[in-house]
Amino acid sequence: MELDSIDLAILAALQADGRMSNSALAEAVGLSPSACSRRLDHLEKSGTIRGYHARVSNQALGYTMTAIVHISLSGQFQKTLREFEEAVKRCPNVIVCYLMSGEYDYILRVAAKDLADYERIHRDWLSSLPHVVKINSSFALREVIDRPNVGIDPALA
Amino acid sequence: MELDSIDLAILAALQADGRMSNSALAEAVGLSPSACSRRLDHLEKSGTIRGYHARVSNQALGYTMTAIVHISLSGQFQKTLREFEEAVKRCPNVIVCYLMSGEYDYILRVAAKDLADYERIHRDWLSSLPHVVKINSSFALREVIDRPNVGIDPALA
DNA sequence: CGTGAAAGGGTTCACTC
DNA sequence: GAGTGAACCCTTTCACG
Repeated sequence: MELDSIDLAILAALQADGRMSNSALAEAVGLSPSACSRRLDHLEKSGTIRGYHARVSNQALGYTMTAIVHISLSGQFQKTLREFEEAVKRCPNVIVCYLMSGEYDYILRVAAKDLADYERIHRDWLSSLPHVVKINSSFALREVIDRPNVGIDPALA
Repeated sequence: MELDSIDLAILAALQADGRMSNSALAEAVGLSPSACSRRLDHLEKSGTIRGYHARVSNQALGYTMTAIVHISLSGQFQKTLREFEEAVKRCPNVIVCYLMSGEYDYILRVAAKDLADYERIHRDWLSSLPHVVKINSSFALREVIDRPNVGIDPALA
């Protein structure tokens, strides 16, 4: 979909405040509420906006640990990858999972409450995933940046 | 902050739909609108809810590439870390950055439009960050999981 | 925490340019 | 595509039980 500068301004505003009302949004981007509502409709239906989410403090939920897990499988056959991915999707502690190029096949971000919780997750989920031959866990000491999205260049919006 | 099962239900509902109205939320969790509004106020002011954000398709913005970058610095002195972090925060393409235990000091998730864009980011931002002695980039072939948050156990809510 | 009411906004039309 | 105006619906915020 083609995005003009008003669309980008709408996206930037809703990235910053996803609960902004349509009328406030309209004012922020310099449109009437009806025109703004029509634009927003397009952005949502075209999939440009994938959803709206409250960002909940992991800390408040008791998830104080973040692990980065590198995983290698025994081969890169379609069937192997598919079976692994179906299984990993069932683990609620896995927040992010990418299929990668390079030394490891997958990289995961895993949320755990504490070290004992991570040990459980490692045992019951990660090392029992199908086709896994190598797991390498490391732990985040501190979160330096965690943006909800790639930013929108203010020069374009 | 102590969270009871109604609080968790509110968080789960707003994770799923951050634009849900207060009255819809109240109905979803079985409260009156006024009581629900009071709870929500607490959750926001206590920092349990860190914000509301539209999730914008990186694809639609032209960011088709995701790189995972491992970085080592020349030492772990406070000053070294601080200077690195201040610099990395200025790069808009860095979506996530963790200070890590283990082989590398930092792990970054970087969004780029294409390989040429990544080359530019690598040259102008990453390799010119202060104190960097080792950079290892790998690229995501596919996004398997990308949840906005750690999920809330439905059994508790 | 729930109720109910008041006041103020928000959304969504049809219509016009 | 954009703006206007009006109808309708909803939200927020009280005081009170």
